[in-house]
Amino acid sequence: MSIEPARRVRRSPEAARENILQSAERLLLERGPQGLKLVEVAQGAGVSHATVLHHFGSIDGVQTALAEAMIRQLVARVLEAERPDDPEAQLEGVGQVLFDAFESAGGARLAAWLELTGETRRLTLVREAVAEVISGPMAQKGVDPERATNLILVAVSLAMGVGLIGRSLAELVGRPPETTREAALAFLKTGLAAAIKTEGRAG
Amino acid sequence: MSIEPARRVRRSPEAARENILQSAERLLLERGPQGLKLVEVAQGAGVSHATVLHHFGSIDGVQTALAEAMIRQLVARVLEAERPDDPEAQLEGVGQVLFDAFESAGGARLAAWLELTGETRRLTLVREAVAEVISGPMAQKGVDPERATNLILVAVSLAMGVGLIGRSLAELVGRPPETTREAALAFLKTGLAAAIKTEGRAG
DNA sequence: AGAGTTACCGACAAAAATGTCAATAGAGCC
DNA sequence: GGCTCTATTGACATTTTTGTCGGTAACTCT
Repeated sequence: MSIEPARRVRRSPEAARENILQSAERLLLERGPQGLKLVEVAQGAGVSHATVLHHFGSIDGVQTALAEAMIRQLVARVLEAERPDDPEAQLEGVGQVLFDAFESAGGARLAAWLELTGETRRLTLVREAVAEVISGPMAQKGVDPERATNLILVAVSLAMGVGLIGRSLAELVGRPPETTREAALAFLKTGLAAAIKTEGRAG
Repeated sequence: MSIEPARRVRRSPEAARENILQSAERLLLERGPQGLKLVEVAQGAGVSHATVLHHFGSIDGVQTALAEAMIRQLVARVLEAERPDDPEAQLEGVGQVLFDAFESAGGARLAAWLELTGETRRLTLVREAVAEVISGPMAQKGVDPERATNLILVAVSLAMGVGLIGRSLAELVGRPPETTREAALAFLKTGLAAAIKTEGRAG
């Protein structure tokens, strides 16, 4: 019985990177920032750690690439809120999608990680997304840009907070985990409606 | 010229721990979770890394102690919102203090760190604080506990989000950094007022 | 089939981070 | 002064993590 080397899987560079990044993302989300070790990432991706290095150069390379990829995802998801169906449903929808974006796939955790790591530079993507929303659906409703911006800032912050600690918080006070999200959603909805109606008289 | 050993500073155990924790906190806040290394903590505290081990046993010990200390601070600050002066000012005050608590001294960053690290267990402190607020100032205003809880969940989440990414967000869209906070505060205030007035008819 | 390209890996090397230990030096007490 | 207690430390040891390198194997093209 000779020990024969394990059969290799050979991927395209893109597929390889993608595969590795997925493993990294999983690790980041379930083990936290400190859990992002070279060997673990490699293991999770089913490759040797040398391979990871081959594709990303260094562990920092992995971090950077991961951050960029996750931001891209997040922004994409948020922008889905932009479907201008009917104005009423949309008011509801904006909140829904926004909250989803930050809650699912660890959007909030990503954002938190970026903040904590100080990786807040490459966020041009985000700025563009915000600009798009302001000049798009918001403008349609006749909300002036200044106020629209404020609303967005608040909504995103709220989504961030809910996505990050919403579930823990709720459980902490003995409520089902979705409680925070639902409460926040209702709060946001009435708040938005009020703000849009009030439009015209200055704050 | 003989090299004489540097003069030692000898502290009480409590002072020593305190000193080390301050260094750790500083590091956590400005370098992020990954920056919490034994030697760096020691250096920042002006002691050898062996000393850190002596007092905390391990690097995990440092983390745990730090988390606990910071939570204690955070809760203490939040509870300052509880001064029941006059009802009106308090409505304003709650928001102010809450936001301060999460913004200053990296309260939000701490919470984010805890979430990311999965250190969400030892939060009995937080639960007690929340309970206190619910049965205290909220009850005084005649807000029923269920709804009060929801409001708190939302407010805290919002404070969390604002504290963590508020400034970056605002700058990202070309506004002064305090914009998010102010907008959120206003939003929260009107929302709270509305919610309290509506009290009585079910949602 | 043969040749070229390169993703992939194992083994090794280097660096970084954590932890151990015996000895030293402040501080209080007699 | 001499004694005790222990916070402190440098030097060493171990473990973890990151990075290098030469060769191998999968795939494509001719």
